[in-house]
Amino acid sequence: MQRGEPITRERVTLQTIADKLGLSRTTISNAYSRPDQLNPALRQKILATAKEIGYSGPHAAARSLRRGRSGSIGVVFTESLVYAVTDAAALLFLRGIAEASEPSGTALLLLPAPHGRRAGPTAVLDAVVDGFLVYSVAEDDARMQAVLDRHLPTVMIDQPPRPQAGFVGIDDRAGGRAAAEHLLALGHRRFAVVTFPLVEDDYSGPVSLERQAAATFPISAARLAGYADALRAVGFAWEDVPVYETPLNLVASGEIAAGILLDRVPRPTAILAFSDLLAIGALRAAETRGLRVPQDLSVAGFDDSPGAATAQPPLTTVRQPLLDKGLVACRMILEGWPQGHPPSVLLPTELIVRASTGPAPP
Amino acid sequence: MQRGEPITRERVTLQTIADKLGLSRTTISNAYSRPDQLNPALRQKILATAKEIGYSGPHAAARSLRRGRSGSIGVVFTESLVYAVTDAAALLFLRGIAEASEPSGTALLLLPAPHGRRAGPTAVLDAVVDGFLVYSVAEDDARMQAVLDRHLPTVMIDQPPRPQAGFVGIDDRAGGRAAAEHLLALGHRRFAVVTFPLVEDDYSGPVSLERQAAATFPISAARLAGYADALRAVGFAWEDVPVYETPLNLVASGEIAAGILLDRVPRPTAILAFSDLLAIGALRAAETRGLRVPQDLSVAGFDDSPGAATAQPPLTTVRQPLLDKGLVACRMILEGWPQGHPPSVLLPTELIVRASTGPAPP
DNA sequence: ATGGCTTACTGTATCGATCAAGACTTGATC
DNA sequence: GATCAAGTCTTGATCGATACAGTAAGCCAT
Repeated sequence: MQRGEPITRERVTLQTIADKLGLSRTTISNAYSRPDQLNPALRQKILATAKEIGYSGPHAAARSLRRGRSGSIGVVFTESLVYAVTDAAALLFLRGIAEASEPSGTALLLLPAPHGRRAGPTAVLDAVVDGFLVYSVAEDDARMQAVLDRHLPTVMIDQPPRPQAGFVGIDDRAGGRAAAEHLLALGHRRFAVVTFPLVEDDYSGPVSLERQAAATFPISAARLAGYADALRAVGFAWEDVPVYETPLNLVASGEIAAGILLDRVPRPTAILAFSDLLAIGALRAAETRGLRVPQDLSVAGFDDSPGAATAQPPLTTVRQPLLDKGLVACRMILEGWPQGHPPSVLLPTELIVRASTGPAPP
Repeated sequence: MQRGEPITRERVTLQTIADKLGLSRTTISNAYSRPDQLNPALRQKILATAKEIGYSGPHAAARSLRRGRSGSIGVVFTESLVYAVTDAAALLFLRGIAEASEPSGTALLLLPAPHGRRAGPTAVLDAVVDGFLVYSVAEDDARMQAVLDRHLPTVMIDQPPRPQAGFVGIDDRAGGRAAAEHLLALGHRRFAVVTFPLVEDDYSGPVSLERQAAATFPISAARLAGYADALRAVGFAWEDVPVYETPLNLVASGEIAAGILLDRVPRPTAILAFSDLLAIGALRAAETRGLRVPQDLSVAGFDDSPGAATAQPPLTTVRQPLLDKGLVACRMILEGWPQGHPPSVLLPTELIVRASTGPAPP
């Protein structure tokens, strides 16, 4: 990309106007940035001359350098930007950010992830921003390190808190517990769990207790712990519950995983899924096997993403406040943390009971 | 918002590292920006020292100033940013932009419109970007002038071309004409129109011919002209067609506007709406009044946005390639126009006939 | 007339890097 | 042994503005 300037025109700066009018650079600058500092008549004359010469106004980068602030916030998403502006959950989060940032006149810099997840950090390093919002980015993503290196105010959303950064998340453990308690109350005794990754090693398959204990994705660890809490509270053996891990959060992955779990003997009567997409996959697996939901099988999801209510049958799930996450995180960064310690907020979840769960079969 | 730096730490720049290691500023700079320009061993040493001291890496604004580019593109939307990340059409456009920009590692700066539409241009003036994409912003919006004043490469989408800016749009007039011709061919004679704003003044209500002529939103003017073309071509009096303007592109607005139009005597048999959302609102208004669509009333939308096909009944509409608009516009600005004249692209529209239109009632 | 206050403008230092050109080594080539 | 090229680092200029302190003039009150 090139400048649109005509080639014939000399570069025009504050100094150009100043020279032409026999004034100082500072006065021209004031005409733009501090109108109360000069005679209104002179100001008009300056602006008129500037327009005539074709001055573009104070250079944004120079201004930002000198002022030490830019009036914008960088946003880093898990996946590619294209995915982020497609995914309903990410968009709700983005909308929350916009609701908080717009009234303050702050712009949002959406950072690209050019080569899939392991994106080059260049764009993050070059981002002219006053802070970062980081949404569920893997710990070893190069962009993560780049963000931390910048030493700017940063808020992590749905990812492990860092001492130097703010944090906004949900109480995944409580959410998991709520889902499991609901199914227990319906009389279920034989559970199965479909998770997304516990450790970032692209493993796929049954999860041992050792692997559960070694989980590095905190969201996953918390949800599992929540399920376990509920079961143990009524004296059930969590260690007997089959857990199946899928590497991707896709309907197809959920279908495969749930299929394997449903083919076990004795068959589980309730499936706890880590997301609505995985849960919808489980519904498909059940349909394939001629199982009726919820008569033969209950399925509970997580997120209450837009597809949950319209699934067949509508999905019982744990709602998380996606919009609020963006809103709270953005406010947090706008307000800063003058007190010292970066703040940390856990937002509540809510169990939404729909038609995909019912009494355990006799 | 404040810097997250500990107060005790002195400001760290390239010079700090240079002094500590007895090297020159430039060498440290090269360690970051041109690794091939120095000994790899020295580079490692530099980076290690930088990390130890707590250097944040080259300052983005300073870098951008000196280099004369920022690696990001500013995006200005018609409405507020909050609206833009909510509206399906705007999002599709945004996705097109992302698809074009992401592979190049370019970031997107979404600019706010803080105080409603009459946004202060501050954010535009301070935007550290290499160019602007302007999506259907009113001619007299302060942000428009600000963008033009910046003299950066700019592409206008769905708004009047400017000699100095690129242009991407659709043939709104032809699209409007196609919708109206379709209804005429079905035998309709009594039309009504639901528009979104013609002039940026937050007016809501019936639209006079004078106001139509004074429309500053070119899209609106073109679509109205297209409807008028079709009607006049068969000898109909366009001036007798009631036109109702709503300030917001929302289902609820469409419902109100269509309700008022449907309560007229004689009742219109066909409603032409400026968007699918407004059209869906019209469907609701019809339902409320016990009117069957399409037997008693035909409704045609515009956009073919995601909800159109699943509306009840599925909506006849004018499809416009929203994603392509973003894609083409963004590519245009990334490639620039070295040849001189900024390019101009008109994308085609297509009438999609579904179940919301049918033969005029007898 | 003196001091104090306001208004209007100027001058210098500074924000933090990158660029272009130059200088000094070292090794290879004729 | 001189020349050249490549590799490595330095110097000085520059990107374009804003902050802060300072000066000069005008006005009012004492």
